[in-house]
Amino acid sequence: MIKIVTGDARPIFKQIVDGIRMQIMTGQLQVGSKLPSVRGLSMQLTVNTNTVAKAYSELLSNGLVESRKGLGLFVIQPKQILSDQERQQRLEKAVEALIHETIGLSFSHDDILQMVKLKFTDLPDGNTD
Amino acid sequence: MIKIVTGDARPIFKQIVDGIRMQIMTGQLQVGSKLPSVRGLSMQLTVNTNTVAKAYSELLSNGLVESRKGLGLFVIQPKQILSDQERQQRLEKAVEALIHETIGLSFSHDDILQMVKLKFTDLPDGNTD
Amino acid sequence: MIKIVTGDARPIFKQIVDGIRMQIMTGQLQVGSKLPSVRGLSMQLTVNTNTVAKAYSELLSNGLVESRKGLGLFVIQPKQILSDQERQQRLEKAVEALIHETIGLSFSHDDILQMVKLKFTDLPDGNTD
Amino acid sequence: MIKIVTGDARPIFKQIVDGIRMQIMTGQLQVGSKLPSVRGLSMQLTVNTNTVAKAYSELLSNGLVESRKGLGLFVIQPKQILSDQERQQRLEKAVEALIHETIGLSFSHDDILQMVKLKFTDLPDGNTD
DNA sequence: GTGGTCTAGACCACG
DNA sequence: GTGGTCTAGACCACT
Repeated sequence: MIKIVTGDARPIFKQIVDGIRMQIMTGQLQVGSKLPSVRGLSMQLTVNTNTVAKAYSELLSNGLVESRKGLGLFVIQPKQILSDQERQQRLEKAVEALIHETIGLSFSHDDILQMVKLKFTDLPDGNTD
Repeated sequence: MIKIVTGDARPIFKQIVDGIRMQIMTGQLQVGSKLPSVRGLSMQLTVNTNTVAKAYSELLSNGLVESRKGLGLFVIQPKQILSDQERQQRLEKAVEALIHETIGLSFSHDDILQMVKLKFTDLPDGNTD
Repeated sequence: MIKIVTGDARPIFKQIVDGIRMQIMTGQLQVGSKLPSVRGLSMQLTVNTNTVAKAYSELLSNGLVESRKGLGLFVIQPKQILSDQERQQRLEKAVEALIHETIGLSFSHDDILQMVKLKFTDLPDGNTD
Repeated sequence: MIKIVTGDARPIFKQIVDGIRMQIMTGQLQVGSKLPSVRGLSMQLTVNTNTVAKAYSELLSNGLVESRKGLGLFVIQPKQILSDQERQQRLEKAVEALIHETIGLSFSHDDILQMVKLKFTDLPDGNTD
């Protein structure tokens, strides 16, 4: 179940994208299963239909789902779209963003590392190939 | 030396804030030293003066610098302006943002942790009181 | 209703901040309610939109409102953003400012205290947690 | 002895004005005594001579000192320059400023009142006529 | 010279 | 429609 948080830094459509991606990672949405309809999900989350549509188009262009005309969107076997170099760069950017956000908070490196470990423990490991 | 990157996700004024904050943390700007003037820095970065002024006002409200009227902004002994609760919340948000950005890149938790460690090793430890 | 006074010592954006803060404290703006739009308020006060935007960004960083993208700013349950030490320091500064302004007016301490009591009686008490 | 505080909200010339006014109120500077020279005081406080000159001109126009040509500035018997109405208005303004500064700090009225009492106890009472 | 405030007008992402 | 950012250019108080 996706939760929309009003105080979140991410825009709503991004929260939806991340939420569905998470459901795919954790197996709650398996390959071949159908996403809720745009209208259905927008009502469930009480957000604008345009917002859900935008999220879905993002999932499409990310290659996580495919559109079957007249039937809806379906989760597909994820293609590795990004190059290793691109993935590496994104990881670096993300960690640098973490630095930017935390540098003024006067936490020790260890404080931050512990928090990273803590928050990641509940998540499935990405590299299970 | 601060570099403004137009392709950066951060707005320009935030890049300036982060750049100066970094210079303060790394000791390039010591307590008591004067920041470059608004007009001077804006010319150097070829950015509008208002943009620099906005960055400076952020540093001011963060308690990293103080304004001496008619003279400029000066680095001060950093004050603990935020409550512990607020600091903790911001740390959590920042780490959650890292998760959102890295999920789907199929990195293992260990990959990510190693990158965090790597990027942080060059920085001075925040909690050196 | 906020009134902008051109002869006021406070800059316009501060008058807006104080005005809205007052409306929040007195319950005229309840938690969950929406602030007037930047453009709307700027027209009503015949002030530039940037000025209102600056006031709103201050309220945002004070933790009194949150931004819901595309919808506007909404009053939230106030957070304790500042450390106790910082709050205490600001209180002291504010009282010292009162002293500086009233010294030389040859009021007795009691005159001043009575005025403080009088002006505060109409306001809700801050510490009602 | 006047102390210039760089982090003070008041501009330096105002700190000097207030400092001298305080010395007059507490009797450290008696009627008939001479103020330090502009150059002397500016060196002692390590501030610009223009700044001291500005402070002195303020004291002159406030009727607290008079200029004896070629000799310097001397403290005089204070004339009541302000009308009662004007004094009352200034007191109100000052208290309202206190409200504006403290309203977001979530102190109880009593906290604030206690701080006012505390800070005033060290000062001589204005209304000793 | 310094920062601080304000206006006017523009563009962007989000819903 | 919403807020957020940026530019250009102006005026002010302070040193």
